[in-house]
Amino acid sequence: MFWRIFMQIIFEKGFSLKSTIESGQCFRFMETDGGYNLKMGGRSVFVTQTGNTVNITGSDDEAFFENYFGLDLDYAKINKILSKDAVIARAIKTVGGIHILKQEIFETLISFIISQNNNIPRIKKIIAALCDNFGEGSFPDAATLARLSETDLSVIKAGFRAKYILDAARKTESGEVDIYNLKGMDYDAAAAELKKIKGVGDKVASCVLLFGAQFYDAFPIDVWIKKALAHFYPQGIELEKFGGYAGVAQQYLFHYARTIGLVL
DNA sequence: TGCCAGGCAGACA
DNA sequence: TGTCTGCATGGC
Repeated sequence: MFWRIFMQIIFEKGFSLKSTIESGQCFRFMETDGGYNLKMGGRSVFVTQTGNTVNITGSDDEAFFENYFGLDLDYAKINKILSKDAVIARAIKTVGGIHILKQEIFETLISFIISQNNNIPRIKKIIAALCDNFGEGSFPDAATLARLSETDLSVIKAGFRAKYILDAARKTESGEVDIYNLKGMDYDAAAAELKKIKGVGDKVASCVLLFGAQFYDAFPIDVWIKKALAHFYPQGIELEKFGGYAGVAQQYLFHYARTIGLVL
């Protein structure tokens, strides 16, 4: 006989665990057995969705997951604002239910450094190797990575990004870059702080601020968003109309463009 | 087999 | 200030 830690969290109508996890904002969930596996804090967590309920096996830390999945935000209200835009309304109809996850800031920083000029399956592979080799399955901390050399890191096959990972870890560990107080800064100051790190430019900084520091007005522009903007908004897009949630609109645009296989 | 990927740094005009 | 090119590696 065994006992499993188990809990359930009720979401608003329309929430989609699948859209949230598979929309390219996080890279450590592994799809398996009708749900998703995630290793965190040395523990394996299994997440599924039934109706409006998310079932979590392997953790009883309700407060953590309510925060992680952004339950403090009124997404029904946000989607209503975003749906005033016809393209985003269509995206919500097609791949609806996306929440912006509140991810740990150092993990988000390293993940999006790895994402540059890369594809999602390979990003996941590199991050999994990073966790397996240096974090006992969980995401390694800055102090651990700061001690490594490029040769040490070569096992994860991050390529030219290895030196960027080390620079980020070392500047985080030394305090030269204060990634833990970004929320107290305005957007430009926070982005400038992140861009002190080699390998962090406008796009990576905006992803880190959106997915790791709750700057919901951040609007990362990558190749897919460029395609989507050229296709759907040839006259240009007014981000102000999204009422401070342009980042949520961006995530819909990104996931929608990929889902329909948008080509130019 | 070749193009491309949730970009960026460095060189150059 | 803006444009161009090389970068490691592997998915498709």
